[in-house]
Amino acid sequence: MERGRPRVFDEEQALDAALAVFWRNGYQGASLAALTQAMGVSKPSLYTAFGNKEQLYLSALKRYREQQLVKHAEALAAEPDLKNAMRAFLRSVAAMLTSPELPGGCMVVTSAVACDTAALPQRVVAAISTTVNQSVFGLLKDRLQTELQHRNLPVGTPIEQLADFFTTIMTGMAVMAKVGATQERLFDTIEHALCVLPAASNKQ
Amino acid sequence: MERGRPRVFDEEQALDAALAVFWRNGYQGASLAALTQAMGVSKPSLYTAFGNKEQLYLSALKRYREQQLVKHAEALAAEPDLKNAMRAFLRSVAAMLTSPELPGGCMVVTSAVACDTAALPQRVVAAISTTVNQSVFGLLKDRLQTELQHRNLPVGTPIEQLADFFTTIMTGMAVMAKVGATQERLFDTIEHALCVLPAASNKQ
DNA sequence: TTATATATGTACCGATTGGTAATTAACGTA
DNA sequence: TACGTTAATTACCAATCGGTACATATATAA
Repeated sequence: MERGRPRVFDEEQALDAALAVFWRNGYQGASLAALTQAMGVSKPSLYTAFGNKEQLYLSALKRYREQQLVKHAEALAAEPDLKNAMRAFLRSVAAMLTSPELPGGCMVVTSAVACDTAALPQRVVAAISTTVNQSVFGLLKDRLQTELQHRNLPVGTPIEQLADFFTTIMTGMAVMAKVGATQERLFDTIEHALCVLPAASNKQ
Repeated sequence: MERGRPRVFDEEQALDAALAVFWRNGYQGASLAALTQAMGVSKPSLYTAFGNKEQLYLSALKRYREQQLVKHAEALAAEPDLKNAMRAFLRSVAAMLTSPELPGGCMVVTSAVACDTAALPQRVVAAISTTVNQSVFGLLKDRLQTELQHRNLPVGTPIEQLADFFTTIMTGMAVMAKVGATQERLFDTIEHALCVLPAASNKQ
């Protein structure tokens, strides 16, 4: 069994609370006072359990990937038709961005844009960059590549440019949600964005 | 003539320096230490000349509109064809977002996304919101409305949705630029975005 | 010269930032 | 019971945050 005095708080629950604060306020905007209050944990307990603010952020970002971004990836993979898959992915993102039960916007975009990246710890910058490249751009690029190989896209289709375009749509929606856009408006934007793709066999 | 001891610094020059700091770091991320250092002005001089941090930001935002956003509006207005006008507008924005001589990204988007808006002064939030709605969304909507009235767009074209779409593209490009996207990649994204419009009479 | 008005430099304010030292409390094990 | 281990509490740290009091310097107006 474990040796010393047992924890009085649930570690995952506290991490979820920290995630919410980082999600809403970004890395710099999340103060230790706000974090400890939301987590219901004193500062020394936070440091023994999670290291420091930087490591806590990285843990929260990992949880954000596992809890949120994975859902969008699954929505993309579940649809066999490319256009429907893109629609499902973007709608999954839009629903997260505007859910009243969530902090609003995208944690990664918020942290990435918040300030001069020189003011953030290098590992935080690297983790954010990796998340964007793998969980959004890379994800879409891989799907487009597969479709191209299956001859579902015209030969010579600029895969990376398309992935860039949809990544831009996603990050733009994150900003729009942060300034108050509704899910309906994001859904309309998605339909316009899907125009760049060849028509789908089955629709909606 | 003016009565007391004259200023030893140029007010507009100092404001430009402050603008650069706010542009790069957002409202909260710009500390008074960084501002005074960049402006070459002591703290008391800053307060006598510009009020406080909040008023300095509002002055810098006004200058940002006059110096930067107006250029994009002019690029839009200069092109008679809608698609070319949209291309010119978005390229003007993309050039600003990626210019090595500028702080990078969009000052408004950076400030809007930086943190919980509840942590910003109300007037700052209002000024940011107004700028987005007037200098981007409203600007595009008005142009689209004019084109519709001139029968250059099909009757029933959803003007507001299109304006929303292009506003999302713009804010998305601001994020992509902030995380390192090049002007060329933004230009490619723009061409894809323009696909939602009817074909132009003259191209490029 | 004197008075008035504005700007500057220094030095400081209370509050908040991220982060800890030291003490006490609660557990399993010997 | 006594020991070793770990967690919680309190109180504190230097550094930085936005903002200012105060004395001094420099101009115009009387």
